[in-house]
Amino acid sequence: MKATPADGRRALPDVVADRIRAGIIDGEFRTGDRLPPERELAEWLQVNRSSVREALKKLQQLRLVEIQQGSGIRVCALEDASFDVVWDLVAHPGGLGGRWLEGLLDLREALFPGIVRLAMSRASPSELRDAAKKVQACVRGGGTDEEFVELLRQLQTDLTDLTRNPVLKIFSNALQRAVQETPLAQWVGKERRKITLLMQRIAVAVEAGDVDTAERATRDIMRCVNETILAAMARETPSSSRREVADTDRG
Amino acid sequence: MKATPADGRRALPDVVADRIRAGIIDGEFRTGDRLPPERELAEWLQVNRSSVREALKKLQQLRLVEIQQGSGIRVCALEDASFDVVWDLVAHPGGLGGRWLEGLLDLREALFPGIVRLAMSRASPSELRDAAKKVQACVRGGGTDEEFVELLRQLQTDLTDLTRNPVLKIFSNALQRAVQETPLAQWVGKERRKITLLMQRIAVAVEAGDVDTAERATRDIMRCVNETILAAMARETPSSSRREVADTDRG
DNA sequence: AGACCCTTCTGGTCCGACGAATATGACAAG
DNA sequence: CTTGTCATATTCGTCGGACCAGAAGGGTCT
Repeated sequence: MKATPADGRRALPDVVADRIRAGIIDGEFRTGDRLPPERELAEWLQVNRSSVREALKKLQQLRLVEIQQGSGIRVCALEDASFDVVWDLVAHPGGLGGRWLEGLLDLREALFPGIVRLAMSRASPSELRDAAKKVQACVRGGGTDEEFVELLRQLQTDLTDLTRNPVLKIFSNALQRAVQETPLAQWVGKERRKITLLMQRIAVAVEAGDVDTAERATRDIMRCVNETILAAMARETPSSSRREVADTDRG
Repeated sequence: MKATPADGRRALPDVVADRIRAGIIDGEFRTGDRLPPERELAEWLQVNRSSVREALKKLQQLRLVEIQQGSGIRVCALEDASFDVVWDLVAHPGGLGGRWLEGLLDLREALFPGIVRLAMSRASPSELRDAAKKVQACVRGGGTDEEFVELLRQLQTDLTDLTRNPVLKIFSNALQRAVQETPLAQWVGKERRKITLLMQRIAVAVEAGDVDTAERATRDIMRCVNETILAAMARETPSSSRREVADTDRG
């Protein structure tokens, strides 16, 4: 169980944190369990206590463990974790396969119609005109699928900006970072025509200030995109059990 | 600039992290700036390098800084930070007053109608009946304002659970934790009658499977709650708002 | 001017030590 | 037997120092 920088040249504490996190996610350590003391973990993983400490601090910030001086380290309930764990879960799904990505898509689907509504209620008429123009450009643009997805992303950013809400901005950016790590373009390309039609509906509704129609069209787009992605995922991982992600400890 | 455990007995690295984070939020360090080296910070703050290191790691995980061996520590753009910074920003607003809490309320308002829609599309008829029953109980319950808010919170949790989505669950829990740190009950109590009426609409719609009505009623509730909270905030912190609010002086 | 190397700066990791908070068990009083 | 108190062990928190590894800057050679 030696953890060396040879594990892809990643920082030692990150390797350790991943190892322990995997133990938590996969159920090796269960909610409420006490983790071994820092010194034991250090010896077990063959790294210095400092590195273990840093790793544990990371997990603590993710609210995956609770550290108390004199008492030890306890595993927390996953549902009470920081939202940041989701990024890790999507990247290294532990036993749940694509369930985490699926959940993330749900969140986008639930959120963006509301963001569009908010944006339209706050933007000035000229801003709405500009936004509608961008949507039209996005519809007409005949680039590659990657360029199309990039236009979609930019549109999402612009609409979020129109809400003038820094919190939504941060959240939207975080979501985009996570989703961008998936081969989205290749999946979305298939439904490009359908999406284009819906976007035209959005453009018209936005320019007319028709909030309800714009919201509904946004929802329809999210549904369409998500169904496409989920179908592609189901096609690519028929067994949905991917285990080879875990350890790479070579002796 | 001595940072001692006497600062409320909080862990030293947390004190240090807060200090540096404040420096970033308040603009003492600007995006792209290089922070002083760990050793300098340690001497400046009169703590060991380990503590500074831990603090910097925390800020790194929040994506407020970028650390590179040999190169140093650079301040990142706030809009690209982890969503977790929002909790800190709401707790210690840096120059923006209640803007961050306001943004958080927006996020809830944009998200929950979508969650209700998702829940209704996935829950079984019997689950929907149960949910409707709970809403009715919430409406009839004649407890204190605190109990009323607690019922609202529980309802929110139940609806989120109906989506069968662990990601939404985690996010919803995180949101609740953040909002619970505000004196919500005292604020919401004033509009309890209005909220109760809207909830009755939700109960009927949920039981009838009328997704659109339920979604709209949820949105209305969120608006009502948020407006109440914002009005209360404006009343309590008159200096943070440049707009003149013609309201009666404190009831 | 450009390529190369060496020095210096900076974060990364290791080690050993002691302080502080907590848990544990023994023990005495009721 | 139960309860409260206290000494002890366990465990995290902080410290100081040392050395390794990556990056930047400057100087030298071609």
